[in-house]
Amino acid sequence: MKSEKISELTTNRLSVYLRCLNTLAAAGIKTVSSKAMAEQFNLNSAQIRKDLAYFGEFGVRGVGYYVENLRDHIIKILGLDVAHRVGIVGAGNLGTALANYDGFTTSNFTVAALFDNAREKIGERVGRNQVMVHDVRNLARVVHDEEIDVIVLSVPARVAQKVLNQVMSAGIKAVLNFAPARLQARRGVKVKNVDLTVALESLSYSLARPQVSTITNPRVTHAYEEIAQHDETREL
Amino acid sequence: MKSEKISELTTNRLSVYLRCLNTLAAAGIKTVSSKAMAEQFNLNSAQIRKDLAYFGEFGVRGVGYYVENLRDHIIKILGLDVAHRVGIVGAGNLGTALANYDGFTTSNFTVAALFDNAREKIGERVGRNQVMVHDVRNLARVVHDEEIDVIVLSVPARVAQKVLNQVMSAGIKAVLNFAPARLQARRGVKVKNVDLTVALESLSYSLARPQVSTITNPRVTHAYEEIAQHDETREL
DNA sequence: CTCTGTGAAGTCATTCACAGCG
DNA sequence: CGCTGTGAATGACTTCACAGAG
Repeated sequence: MKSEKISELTTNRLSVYLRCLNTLAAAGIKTVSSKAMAEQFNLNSAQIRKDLAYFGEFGVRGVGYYVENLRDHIIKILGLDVAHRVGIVGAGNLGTALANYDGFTTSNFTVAALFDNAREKIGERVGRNQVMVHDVRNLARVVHDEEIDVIVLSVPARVAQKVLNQVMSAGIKAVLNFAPARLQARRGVKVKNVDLTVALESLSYSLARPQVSTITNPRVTHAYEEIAQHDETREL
Repeated sequence: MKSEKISELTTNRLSVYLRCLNTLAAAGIKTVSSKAMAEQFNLNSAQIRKDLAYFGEFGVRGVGYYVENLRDHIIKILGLDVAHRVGIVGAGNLGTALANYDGFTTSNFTVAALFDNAREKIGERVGRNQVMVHDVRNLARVVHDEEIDVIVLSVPARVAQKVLNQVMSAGIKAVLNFAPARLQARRGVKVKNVDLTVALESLSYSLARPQVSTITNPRVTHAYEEIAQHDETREL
């Protein structure tokens, strides 16, 4: 257990490990070694051990890790033991799709509000979960009233920075940005970007230059991946 | 100009540079130095030069790069000069939202088909673009008929691997996966993952452990980011 | 004897810093 | 001069390999 600062690659992988453990727990498996887990989910066992060791000594030598126990530890580490409330700015196609997304629930996130500036959308309740669409001008108030601590941006790129500024002024410290825009955040505010354009264009590159050996198990970078999910009911 | 193999981080950044250049071109700017571009879009100038130098000597010493010229080069490099046709498997919330996504167009991608297994969806045309929903069992045929070369997976995690296998059997070499699952691809097939769960849980970590200096400009990893987009009409 | 936790080594990516072209 | 292209330096991340705990 060191007290170095933790890289984002590590926290991304912790999320992956959590999924793996959920899968194992669902299969009734009580204990797992880093090697077994690495093989099953194609990860690297040393990396698993190292990532975990940043936060404590959770394993038992000669045995491995207790699945439930490690799962609980990772939930704590990632702060998933406390409920998070999400606001989505931009009630377009993607925004409303996200408002219906069940995957949030599993990680202790609830979509509490949508925001838009289109008169005809404001005041409506949308989707299965009947989330209310608020006027984006009331963002700060609703964030406060609804105790929202995470904002998802699904707005056009040209307004993304302006909206982010408003979001930061409302005291939000965590933002998931879907707008294809390089945003400037003030320090203390974490912005994670999910950029479809970059993903697609990079795929296009791989089509343009077929490599003999396109790697099968890419590094778990950029916030992603897994082999099987415990929550199988989710539908995107 | 070397002939090393190019890292995915580099191709992701090329996509970002392309956006920047589009912005500059739209502003009527003819020529730009790596330093100016780095400052405007908060990138590192040495990295821009190095990334570009993998593919050729596009710059002019003492001047910089010609915006239009460099733009065209990157389009070629990324293979965006040839049209791509996209099939989306999973006509749920996210799948249909993506079918309506205008951002595809800018990068020379067209959504040619949706696939699902739900009887009531098959045969329908959905969204603004009236994309036809096909029976997923006919995937190979439709991929061939519609000349689809990129598949987007927006299916539940438990079926993602099975669907991917089918997709690979149909000869697809490029896949964008939204399912929270660690997929195994055969070599020569490129799978890019976009995992909302990982992104959110990693955000949760940053809320749980507020750093004094949460970094403002994270490395452009994991397929993302930008400051201003030339195509401002897109609505998610 | 198994498997963790971890220094040390190895690999890959970013940034520096400058020779030399225009 | 200014700015590119690039080796060399630095830094970050991953993997190896093993001492030692259980």
